[in-house]
Amino acid sequence: MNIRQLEVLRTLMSTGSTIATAKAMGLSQSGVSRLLQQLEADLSITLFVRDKGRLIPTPEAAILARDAENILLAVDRMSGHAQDLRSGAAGPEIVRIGLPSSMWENFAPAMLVDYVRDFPSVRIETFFDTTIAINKLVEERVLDIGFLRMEGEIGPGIEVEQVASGESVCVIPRDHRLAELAEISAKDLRDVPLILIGRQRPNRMALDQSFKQAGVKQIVKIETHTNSSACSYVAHGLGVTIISSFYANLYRHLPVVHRPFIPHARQQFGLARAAGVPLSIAAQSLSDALKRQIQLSQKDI
Amino acid sequence: MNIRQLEVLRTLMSTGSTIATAKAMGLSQSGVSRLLQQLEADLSITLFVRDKGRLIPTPEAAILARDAENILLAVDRMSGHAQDLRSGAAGPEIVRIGLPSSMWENFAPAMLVDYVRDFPSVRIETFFDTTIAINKLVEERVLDIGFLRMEGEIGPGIEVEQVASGESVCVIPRDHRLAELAEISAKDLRDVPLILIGRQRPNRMALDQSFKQAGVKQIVKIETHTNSSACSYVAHGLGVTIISSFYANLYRHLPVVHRPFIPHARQQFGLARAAGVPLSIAAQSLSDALKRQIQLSQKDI
DNA sequence: CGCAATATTATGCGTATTCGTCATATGTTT
DNA sequence: AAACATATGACGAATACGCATAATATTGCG
Repeated sequence: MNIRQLEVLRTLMSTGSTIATAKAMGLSQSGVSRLLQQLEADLSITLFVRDKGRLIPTPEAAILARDAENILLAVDRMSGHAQDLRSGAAGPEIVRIGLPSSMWENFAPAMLVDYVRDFPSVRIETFFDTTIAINKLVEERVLDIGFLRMEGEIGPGIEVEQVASGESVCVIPRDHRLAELAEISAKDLRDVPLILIGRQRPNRMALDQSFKQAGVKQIVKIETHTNSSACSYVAHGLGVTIISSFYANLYRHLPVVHRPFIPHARQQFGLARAAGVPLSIAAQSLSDALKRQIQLSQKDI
Repeated sequence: MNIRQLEVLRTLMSTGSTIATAKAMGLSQSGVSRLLQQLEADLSITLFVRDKGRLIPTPEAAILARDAENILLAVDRMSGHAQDLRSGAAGPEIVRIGLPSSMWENFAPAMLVDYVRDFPSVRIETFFDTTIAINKLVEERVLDIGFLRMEGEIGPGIEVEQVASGESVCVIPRDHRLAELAEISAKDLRDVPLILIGRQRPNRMALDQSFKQAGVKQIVKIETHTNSSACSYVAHGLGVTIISSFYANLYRHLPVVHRPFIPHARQQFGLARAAGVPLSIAAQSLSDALKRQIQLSQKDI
């Protein structure tokens, strides 16, 4: 599959004939015919019915033309960005830190209260995002430091220091029948509405696998991308979720309980920064402040 | 530009070397080297600095790798759809909605409680992100609907229905001296620590301009990207922030007050969806549930 | 109505370009 | 010195595409 083929699909859906498409794209008619054939072969899908010397789009073509349009839009966007970068578009020291969304409410401010006093001339920029995004932002040197979950490949451009750990727990509304159990496994969750995060990521795949092995079909009501929203949904009775105790501890004030999820799984959390880049004093101190606040947040009640 | 080049860029950003990339992609190292060169030539941008026999990504590479990732995701989606069409597979209907991060705690769950009951077979996927990201995700048809702030260019691929509005307010700790004022202007904020969001976006630039015209230097202590974190910083005494009353109303439970910020400015918020695409019944109902919850959230106490 | 003109798609054939590998040169790090 | 890294010359295979043409369908005109 290539971009030219997608352009043909898009234009053909619009013009209705290979000749008009060829003219619009500055190709020959036979070139268009071939590109269409190649795309159909690549996808193993008939996109146009050949009827009386005419091309009639199939329903499949309509669906996939949307996807093709999405790809071409993304390509245009990238070209536009490259153009911007070619044509080219400083201040107080800014220290940038990435944290999971779950940490904005109390964790981040508590971390910053003393820090701001100690570093009055430093401007802080906070990003609340997913582990994947933070990983990337650190790697790309957008962030000086980032707190993230250590899983899968970290990449050579990042150094991570482990600063916390957790275990998988099932977060349950306080008044739910499952709250009476000492621990939860997949079979306890048969027919229970689930709120799950991290689709297609290693830990989620392991979780999906444990359900499969227990022969339990997941009833996923909500897919979301932050631990915080998952906990909030649980607190509102929308279902139960399975996340790391590290995050669950940040939400102790909600009317939920958490129970170890079987099979046991542990998670490691680390502080990431770009490899080979020494932190400034301000950034290092923010890093230290983060570590202190983490210890506070994970203390037993 | 072709898809293989983009895969190289993506993998190279991840692995850091042409050899590892070649291995991961099943190519030769020289093939990778060439594809990278071709991409650089096609874009007329240096993506990697060649330093001591190593490839060091430029800031430009970081930006464009994101674009490349979007393209490749769209390609994967198309391939997945083709696969589904070939095998005739279908799954539960998934409705995807994008909301600002500020809405995860109480707004989103409240919105979903009744909805989940009414649509038991629908799976919901929630994304909490910035207006910019939501705009993009709707445009790319990743999201069915997205709640966003209407500002600047919306784009030809999106239809937006206005569903809420707000005015600029200054959010102040309840025990702060500024809380006694009926309204706040830039000159009231001389030497006051500021927590600001939305750097380089139109509304932020207007705010920066009002400070400049008042001859007041901004003492920005914290830059952040979500209204929620800004309000939380304010509640912890880290400074004051200027945001839309729409968001401030979501944080009434914090020990803060808000006062109109002079010069008056209003913001519009809308519900976005891809142009020309009719919503499914499930998506339309979720859209209606969102509107209802918005009205509830903006009621006067 | 019949026929010529026009429109449409697909395919044979040939040429130019692109893609990718092998082999190798050069430089850096362990 | 060995291992690791990137770039490039040379070459062959594969791909992209145009010209010319065949086959079929539709339209316009006498």
